[in-house]
Amino acid sequence: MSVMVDDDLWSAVGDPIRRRMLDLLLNDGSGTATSLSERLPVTRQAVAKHLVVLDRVGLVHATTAGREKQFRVDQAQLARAVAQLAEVGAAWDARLQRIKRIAETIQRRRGTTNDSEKKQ
Amino acid sequence: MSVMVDDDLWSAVGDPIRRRMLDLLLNDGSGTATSLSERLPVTRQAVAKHLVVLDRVGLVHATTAGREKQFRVDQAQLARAVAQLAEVGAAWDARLQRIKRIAETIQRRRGTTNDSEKKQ
DNA sequence: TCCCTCACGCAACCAACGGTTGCGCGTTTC
DNA sequence: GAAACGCGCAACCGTTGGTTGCGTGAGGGA
Repeated sequence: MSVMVDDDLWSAVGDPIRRRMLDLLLNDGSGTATSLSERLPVTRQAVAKHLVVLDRVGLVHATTAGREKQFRVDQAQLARAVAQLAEVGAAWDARLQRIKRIAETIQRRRGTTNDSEKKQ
Repeated sequence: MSVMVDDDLWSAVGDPIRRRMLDLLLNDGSGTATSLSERLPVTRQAVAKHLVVLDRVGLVHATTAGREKQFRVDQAQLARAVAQLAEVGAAWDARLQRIKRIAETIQRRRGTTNDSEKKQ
């Protein structure tokens, strides 16, 4: 019960801005704090802070070239994060289905023809 | 691209304490702020605040009985949240696999026998 | 070469959030 | 009726996501 989750990794992808950043980086292959901030509703500095967070949990890596600092996604680590999402989702899903089955069984045992709880 | 997500709903299940609360409520069927706080590493007041958040996004509903306030999970809404987790996970997963396939194709086209990037 | 621009990092500041303690109020219960 | 219980409200604190402002080092023309 209660799937084990790396809270740092989870909370890293928990932020909507960070998810959009990962989206952009995956689409473009790489990007800088400045280039990302141009396509996001926050300032460069805010983006830079998020990049620090993502870098700290290993979801992105940076390579400095001259005055630019290019970031790109670490696919392996993102795969791990995705796996955790799937894990939690699957655990809850299974439990919900179990509860639903039990509820239906009870209804059936009562011989009820009440159809007020068909789908969700 | 960039799966649509209800940010309020997502951030509601984003908090680790709130996930554990949902776990407990699902297991027990229902619970009060006090009963939950006894099994969590935070105070009753903190739990109460989280319950407000969960209630606001419709993940739980409360029924007051005397001096007690029983909370229980709204399965339908939780199912929606789970679906969103799955959606985001699937979107990223597909994108990662696409990137991986492209990378492998390039390697193959080069006739490379370099096995330094087999599995992650 | 010199200067201007660009990308970045650092610092200060602010609002929101998660958490705590303390207190008051209504409901049970003995 | 009084004690005990469950809850809500308010004040306070640290962290986090966001902003503005400024300094600095790398590039790219005149």
